[in-house]
Amino acid sequence: MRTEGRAKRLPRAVRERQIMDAAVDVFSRLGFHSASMDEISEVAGISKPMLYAYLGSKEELFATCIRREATRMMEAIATGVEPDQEPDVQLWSGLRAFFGFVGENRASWQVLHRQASTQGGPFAVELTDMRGRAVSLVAALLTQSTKAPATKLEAESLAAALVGAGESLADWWLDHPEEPAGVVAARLMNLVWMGFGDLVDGNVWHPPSRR
Amino acid sequence: MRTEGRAKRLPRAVRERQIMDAAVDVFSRLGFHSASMDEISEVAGISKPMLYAYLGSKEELFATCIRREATRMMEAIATGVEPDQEPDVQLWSGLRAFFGFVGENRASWQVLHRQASTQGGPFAVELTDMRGRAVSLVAALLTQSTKAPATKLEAESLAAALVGAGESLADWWLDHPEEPAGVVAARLMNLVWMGFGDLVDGNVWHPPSRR
DNA sequence: CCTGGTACCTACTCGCGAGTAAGACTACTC
DNA sequence: GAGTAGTCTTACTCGCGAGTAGGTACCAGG
Repeated sequence: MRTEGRAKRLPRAVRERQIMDAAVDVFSRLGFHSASMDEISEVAGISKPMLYAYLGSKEELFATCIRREATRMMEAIATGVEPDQEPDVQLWSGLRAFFGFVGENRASWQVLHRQASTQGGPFAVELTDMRGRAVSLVAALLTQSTKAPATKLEAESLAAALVGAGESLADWWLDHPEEPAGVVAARLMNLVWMGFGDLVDGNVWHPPSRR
Repeated sequence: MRTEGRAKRLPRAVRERQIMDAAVDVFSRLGFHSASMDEISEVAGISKPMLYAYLGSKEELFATCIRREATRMMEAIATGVEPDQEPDVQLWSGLRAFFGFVGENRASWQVLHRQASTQGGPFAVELTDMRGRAVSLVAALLTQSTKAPATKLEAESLAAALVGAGESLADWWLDHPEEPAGVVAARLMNLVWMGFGDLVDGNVWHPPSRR
């Protein structure tokens, strides 16, 4: 709603946060290429040279956005999971934390999933890295809990599929926001833990009774 | 390998196919924004005005590419599935057809999945449409086969998750091409039909014995 | 050999957006 | 109140790429 005039003087750290917030917003709406530095600076309420002085080039800025949002998300998930519980409970906690985060951070999710995965730029590294961490996490969970001997490749590919299912369901959820996070998470949990085979027969998974 | 000179005169229909092939190739490698009409015309072996005369603007061209590749893929899947078999067999056939197609049409898949899903342009319609058809297909399969009463929303979201898992696994596969299509398809089949719960216990799904 | 129509080209225009030069305004310090 | 360090701006340059104007080669049929 600011129209014109000089921006109020603010310490660098504060400005940088504002700019990052604006950048995530714009990138999430328009994608990397279509987002212009002019628009980001406008949304942030400052002029373009400030942008360059503080955050560097457009690619650097984007990479920084991804790193920040990825970290926030991974932390949200990690704090939701307790590592010495049963595998299914761990998975359940992770899923709930994931959908909880997405629900409260639509823009972050858009940047992370839709935008970053596309371009083969230098920032793809950041994204691939985060996704890799997520996949490894799930793969480890699976490997550790399975009794049947499973190859590394097998666990990894299953984890990739699961992560993809989560991403896709999160996207679907953006178009059906009336559903609560817990319900969506529970559905995915049932799919990947019970499988269609059981669901078709009416067998569902439910969390262990409280306490 | 053509360096210069006038291109050989060819009937319009043939040229259009050549151009489309070139466009799919370039779009798949660079994405919509980074791909330039200059490069596409160069790869196609003709000059830019021809491109515009035949296929219209860049956006129209891209939309046309998506439509063509989407149709090819949906047909490949449809011909692989026989609609009055058991649900699990139908799903299995569909998955095999899908991974078979992706394996033999990397470029098409890149265009369809990575590139098209990103941009919010007018072509997003084409993509959303195809994805929607795939989701409906799976949702119908699920609804029809389940005994427990399931809401439309529930079936649709599960289908979305499954489709997403397939997409994600296909992407993972691009980075691990040494695995045969059937193995990858079987893994996903096991995940979504049996679920982790069963897999952890060593129960696997396998196709009904041949004949 | 002319007349048209279709394939095809070179050589532009023109806007958009990344990045910058050069300076102006504010605030703190001694 | 003069120096100086950090914040912030206006007003550019400049390349890239979408889209086009205005042709040239080639092949009919008359």
